[in-house]
Amino acid sequence: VPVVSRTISLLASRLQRLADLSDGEVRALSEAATVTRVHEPNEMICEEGALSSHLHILVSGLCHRHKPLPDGSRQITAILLPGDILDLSGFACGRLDHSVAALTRAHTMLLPAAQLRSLIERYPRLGQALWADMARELAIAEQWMVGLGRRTSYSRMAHLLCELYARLELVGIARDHRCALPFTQAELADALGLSCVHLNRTLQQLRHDDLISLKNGHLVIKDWQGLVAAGGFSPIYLLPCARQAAAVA
Amino acid sequence: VPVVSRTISLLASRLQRLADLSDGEVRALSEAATVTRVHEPNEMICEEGALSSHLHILVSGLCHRHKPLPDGSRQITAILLPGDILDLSGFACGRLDHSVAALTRAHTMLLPAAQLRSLIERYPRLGQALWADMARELAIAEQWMVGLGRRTSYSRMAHLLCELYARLELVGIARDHRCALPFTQAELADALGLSCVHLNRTLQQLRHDDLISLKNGHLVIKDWQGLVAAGGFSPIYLLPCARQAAAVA
DNA sequence: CGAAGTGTTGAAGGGTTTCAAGCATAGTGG
DNA sequence: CCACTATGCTTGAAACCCTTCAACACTTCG
Repeated sequence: VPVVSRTISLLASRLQRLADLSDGEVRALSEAATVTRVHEPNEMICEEGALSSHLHILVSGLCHRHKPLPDGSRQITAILLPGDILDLSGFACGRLDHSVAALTRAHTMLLPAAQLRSLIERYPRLGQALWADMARELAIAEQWMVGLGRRTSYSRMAHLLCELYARLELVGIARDHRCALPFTQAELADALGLSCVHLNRTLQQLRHDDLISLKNGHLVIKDWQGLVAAGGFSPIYLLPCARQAAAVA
Repeated sequence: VPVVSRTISLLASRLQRLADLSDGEVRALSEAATVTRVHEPNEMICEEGALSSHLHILVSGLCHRHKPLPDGSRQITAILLPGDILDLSGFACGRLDHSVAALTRAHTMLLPAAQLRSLIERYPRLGQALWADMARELAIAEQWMVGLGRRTSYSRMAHLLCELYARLELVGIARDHRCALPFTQAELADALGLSCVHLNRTLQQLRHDDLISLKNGHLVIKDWQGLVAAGGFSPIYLLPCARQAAAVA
């Protein structure tokens, strides 16, 4: 399937930039992940606390990590795009402490954990790359904490849209400041720590200020500079930095 | 210095639980980190964007990671205790994208990055352990996101106190539901995304409900069960899980 | 003693949530 | 083809949480 090989090359190119992988290492990784699975919207892909024997690589569609609360509400803690690994932290520490669910219809590839472990043993660079990828996840999480704690709902929303567009562009799904963004307003609200109603009003304000247009799951950023300024967005934290890592070593 | 060896053994025992390290591996790590440094309160230890050639291991005192905002406010994204590595993500991906500062007078040990790299090459388990430690950081960050996004200030505060006490107990600094907690209310506010004034009132409410007492930098948890319930706290995410990781491998 | 930093309190204002209702669209079955 | 339902988006109004501004008390320290 062409989509699959394209995705694996997405992941591979990111890892390559992260840790200077050779072609052999990339090929080994892409050969290890073979089985593909389809998930319907809102389907649970990884259960919290589960001890999975396979890693999931997202091929197409969107997923999110979230934590439910006793009162029925929930917080989305990450949004995952094609090329992302859904349950890397579960692999790293042996236990996954959040659930991962599909936002849209999604395709994943399975990578046997045991096989990945032996691959890493053979190619230590691969382990470094995956570790660096997790550092990127942490950097994104830090930005979310800043937003949730200290940014206005308006600014927070702008920042999230910047981040999502930048990441989508990096994986080649978006360009010209347009992209598919098939979120429910309730889902956006759960990501931003807002109520559904207030998110709607904030969105209208962004539209009114002519920064974006968002309808039918399609986002158009009319004023990128304006949106960046509103969100206080700076894309450095999303970019890999292999050379610097190499310089240290 | 006895404090130093105690700390290294703290870190070592955590890593050991994380990835089943042998004594030789632990000894190699502790021999690599030798130089000690002292930092005064509010001193910057790691600068954002810096490309440091050394990792910092916290020996004594408390530190925090934070991100400043253009309007002068800031968000604290992590609190670091003895035995924690201050700039692990900088090592993993080659660039640190947050500043680390001392909260109290603090001692750190320096670990040359190049040396650690070669150590990891020789002892792959060590790399796994550090990677797992970073997964723990991510798990903590996720809990903070949930709190900042969806929990009441009251509940959020309770959760943070539970987390800090649990972590302090794990490194042997706290017991009997008492510990030193030398935070300024302004610092707690910056960690919880609250204003200074509101934090003060929330704290009073916790005191009024007889859950805690906190003065002069000393915390006493009068009703642990009550505090856990108020914060919706569950300590699983703080505990290492080597056996499960091993089971997968 | 004065200065600076920290903790505390009151009151006003604004940002958000909640509740409630109305509207649009798409899918379903009669 | 048309109710009919379900889901998601939108809007209004009241209540509440939280911030801001301001002032004061307490402590430490030079």
